[in-house]
Amino acid sequence: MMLLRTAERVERMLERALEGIGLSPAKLAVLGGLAAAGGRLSLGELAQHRSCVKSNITKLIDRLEADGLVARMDDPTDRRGVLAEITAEGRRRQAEGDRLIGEVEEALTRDLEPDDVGALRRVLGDIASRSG
Amino acid sequence: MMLLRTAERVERMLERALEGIGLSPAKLAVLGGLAAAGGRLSLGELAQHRSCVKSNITKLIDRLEADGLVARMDDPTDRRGVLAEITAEGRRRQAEGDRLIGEVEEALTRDLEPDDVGALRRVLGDIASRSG
DNA sequence: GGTGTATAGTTCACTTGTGAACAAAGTGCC
DNA sequence: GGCACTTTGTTCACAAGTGAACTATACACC
Repeated sequence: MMLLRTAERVERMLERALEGIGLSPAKLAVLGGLAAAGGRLSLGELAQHRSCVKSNITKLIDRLEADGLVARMDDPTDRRGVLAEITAEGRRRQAEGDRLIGEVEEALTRDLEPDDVGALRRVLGDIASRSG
Repeated sequence: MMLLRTAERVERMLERALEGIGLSPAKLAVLGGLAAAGGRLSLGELAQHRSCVKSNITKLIDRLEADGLVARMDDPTDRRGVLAEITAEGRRRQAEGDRLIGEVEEALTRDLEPDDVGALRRVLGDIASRSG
């Protein structure tokens, strides 16, 4: 399936684009989730947001914490829970990462026929609905 | 990018489909490459075929060899080289895997508008050419 | 023929992902 | 209150990928 090869290539482009600011697509997505949620989320909510498994979030947050971009804090309402809070530096990097991603997307979709873009969206949505 | 999410979902479907016969998409792709090449390829050629790094192929072949689906053999024309040769069981599994993948693709593209499929191919090709 | 450089695989350290097993804490029910 | 069940996050072992460092061989040229 050609879809998968194209997606791989796009993924690599995003990795290259983010390389300069020390972020990966995975890290940026977590920061984006936190920023969108107003600054903090539980690790479980992050796992849902990224639709991945909890152990993956544990290690991503480990690395983001080591980078100084998020901080773990106790959930005051549930002693089992752990909240991830984005730091000021995290917010800066997230904004910068989003800007870089936007540039890549813009470069990729520039000059595409609007009809084709519509068809692409429709077909992708269709496939996605079928793969659930 | 919606493309990436859709590709992830399709990838998961393929993993599920292959789970029953003990193959992963990566392993199947290697077996497919070997079968298409008539049975054997050097590890370097396999890395090119999968457009991945050599160390990745080293480990994939390790696992496939442990599974009894390929065998390493010396390259008679180059003492540095190592050839991977598909076994009889490897061929059987590869054929079965291809059949399963075909079923999934068929289910996903069934009832798609031919125009949309054409647009999809065109747009993906376009994006791919731009991401090189 | 020796020297220098390129190429083939392997190994190592790392990221991102999965799934299973586990401890600690919450929740329901009698 | 105490018991069973669920949920939360961590840890572990694994797959698949990257990139860098290394060994052994091949090749080219003087």
